[in-house]
Amino acid sequence: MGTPTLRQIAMLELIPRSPRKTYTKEIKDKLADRGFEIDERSIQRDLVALERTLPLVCDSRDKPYGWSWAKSSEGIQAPAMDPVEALTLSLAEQYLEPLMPKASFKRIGIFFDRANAVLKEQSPKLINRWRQRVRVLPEMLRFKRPKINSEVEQALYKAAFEGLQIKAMYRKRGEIKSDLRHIHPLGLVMKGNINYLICMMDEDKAQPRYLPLHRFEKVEILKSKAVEPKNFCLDEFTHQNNLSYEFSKELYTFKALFDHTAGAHLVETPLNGTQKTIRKADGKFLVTARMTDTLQFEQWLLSFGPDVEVIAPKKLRKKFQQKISKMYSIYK
Amino acid sequence: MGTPTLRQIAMLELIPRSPRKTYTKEIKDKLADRGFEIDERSIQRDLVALERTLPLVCDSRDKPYGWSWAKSSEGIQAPAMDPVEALTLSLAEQYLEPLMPKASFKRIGIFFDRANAVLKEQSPKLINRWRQRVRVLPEMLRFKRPKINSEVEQALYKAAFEGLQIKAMYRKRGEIKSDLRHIHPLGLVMKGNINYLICMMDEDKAQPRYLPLHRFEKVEILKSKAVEPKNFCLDEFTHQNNLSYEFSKELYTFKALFDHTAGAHLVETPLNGTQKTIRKADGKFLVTARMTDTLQFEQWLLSFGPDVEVIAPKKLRKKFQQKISKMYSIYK
DNA sequence: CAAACTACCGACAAAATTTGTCGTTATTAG
DNA sequence: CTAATAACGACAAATTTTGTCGGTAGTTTG
Repeated sequence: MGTPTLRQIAMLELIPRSPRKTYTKEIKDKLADRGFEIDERSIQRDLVALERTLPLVCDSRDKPYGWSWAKSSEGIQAPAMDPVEALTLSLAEQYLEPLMPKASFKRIGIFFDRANAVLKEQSPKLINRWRQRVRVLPEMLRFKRPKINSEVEQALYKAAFEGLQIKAMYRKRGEIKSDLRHIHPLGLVMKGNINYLICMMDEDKAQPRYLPLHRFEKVEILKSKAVEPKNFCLDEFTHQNNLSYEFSKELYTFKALFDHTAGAHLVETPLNGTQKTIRKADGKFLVTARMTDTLQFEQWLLSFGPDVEVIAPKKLRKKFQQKISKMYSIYK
Repeated sequence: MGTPTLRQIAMLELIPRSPRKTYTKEIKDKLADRGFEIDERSIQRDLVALERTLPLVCDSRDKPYGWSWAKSSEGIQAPAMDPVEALTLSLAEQYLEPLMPKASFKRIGIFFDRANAVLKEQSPKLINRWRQRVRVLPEMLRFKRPKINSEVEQALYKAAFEGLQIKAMYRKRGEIKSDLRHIHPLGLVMKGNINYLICMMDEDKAQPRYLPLHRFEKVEILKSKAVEPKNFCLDEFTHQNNLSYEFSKELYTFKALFDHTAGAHLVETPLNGTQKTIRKADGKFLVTARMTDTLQFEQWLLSFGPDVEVIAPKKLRKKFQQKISKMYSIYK
């Protein structure tokens, strides 16, 4: 006998948000684990007492009553969120909103709601100001996000997380109709706007493939565990399938002449730690760095157009010459 | 007299995390606001009682004792985080880590810690699996982040948030020594790895400027409010200063011929809602869309090299021709 | 259809805790 | 030194908590 407050707090921490629920028995056991020996009757009484004030709901349709926190209630949060934390979360929200899978983002909306509530309470004027005064600008073009049914999305996440087989309707690229497939999920890769399910199909022999989530139309999670090829390694897979854009893991020494503006930018945000920059008399910058061979890097260089001249490695310079002649002939 | 538990929970929600603190008087008042009329003595007793079990700390060096939650304590969190929520947060962490200002990211680390704790507890095996099986791949090259002192960073945020003037040591681009400046912060813009303080200096006349945070070396926040030009609008400013890369707000009709691979990708993640795609006999795609005139879009097109041919608008095609001739002559 | 079970709930009295009050003590400020 | 502030100890009365037990309602089982 002893500490009602602590026990009740512990109890509240055990109750999930609706629609999940918990039961007195379960609570009793878990409380016992945490050192609170109490009989069920008291738990019942506590629940009823707290329900009067807190947004708890009791599902009394079936007999072991099911207890949960109301759907979108804020619950209890201690310590108090301090304004800087709240601000940071509100900033994080701006970063995440365009990036994250929509279904996921909604799941954690309550955190951002709470942060915004704190801001509003603590400094209702400032929050408005902040919204007007802070922008997270896209670093690159923002494409439209492929449409995806969020139930399907959630189901695929769940299957990938728990490593369960699925049956799914999947639509091949370019096709309109979807086929029923039996799939063993292995992992997820999220790249820009597109998320891929890495998986094996029945017909595959030890060679996994990656399927964009938005081509799934229906998913049913099965009971049986997904079968994985032995020694499966996700990083290796993404590398082999060019999901990570790496041509090879090998490093080469890159050397190029950058125009004044582009070069000055590179001085402040170097490619990596190995970068060295020399300022030439004509204002141009000679940049040297050890780089991995990736498609992205090539594209990035290409996007500078005439503001950069690749010097080394020879192979890359040659590739550029070829590409540019081709372009030249197109527009000629 | 009545409900010790609810009152104590409310009290715990009022206590901030160290190093901020609160005092019995303050607690009494705030509790009274929430309908708990209680005398200070009881609050003292409650605090001491709870301190024995919860990670509360009491700073008893000065006389109104200051109470707070221990620095990195998890505090109380109800409802229980469900595994999907936890998973989502852990995913959000992966998205945010490379994007967010480091100082900010640390501030909310506790949220991710909690999520990871939940995952570990609920499914210690699965969490490992998840870590091995999910990757957020960078959509673009990742540059090194400019170094910045996190105290300076925090101070600048704070000043921008609260709209207070600052005195700061600022280093001009390319220079080694920094000068003392008197600055009126107006806002923040975060673009990729670089964050800018939008501000006015004393010598400026109604024309704000943007300064990268990493060039600040020391910041002192002053008491006086920042003076803002009237009708200041951040979006307008970023637009005018090419921070948002927009050449103009006007739309044009864009038309180009994309190579098979690039085109197929565009079908699934369209540029925007206006995009129309026609598949040509040779496998190429003719893509049409209404676009705003941005540098980013041009660079993006350029990065395809010979895999795209710009057709309209004429102006853009001409620009491409020019750029490409220039490139051609460089590598010739 | 009755018996066995389960889970909720009301009642009760003993035990324990909470609460307001008041006086004492320690420290700080004027 | 005096006044003021805040913490703290003590105490009795008020209130709450707790385990137990028996009743009831609904469900399952033989």
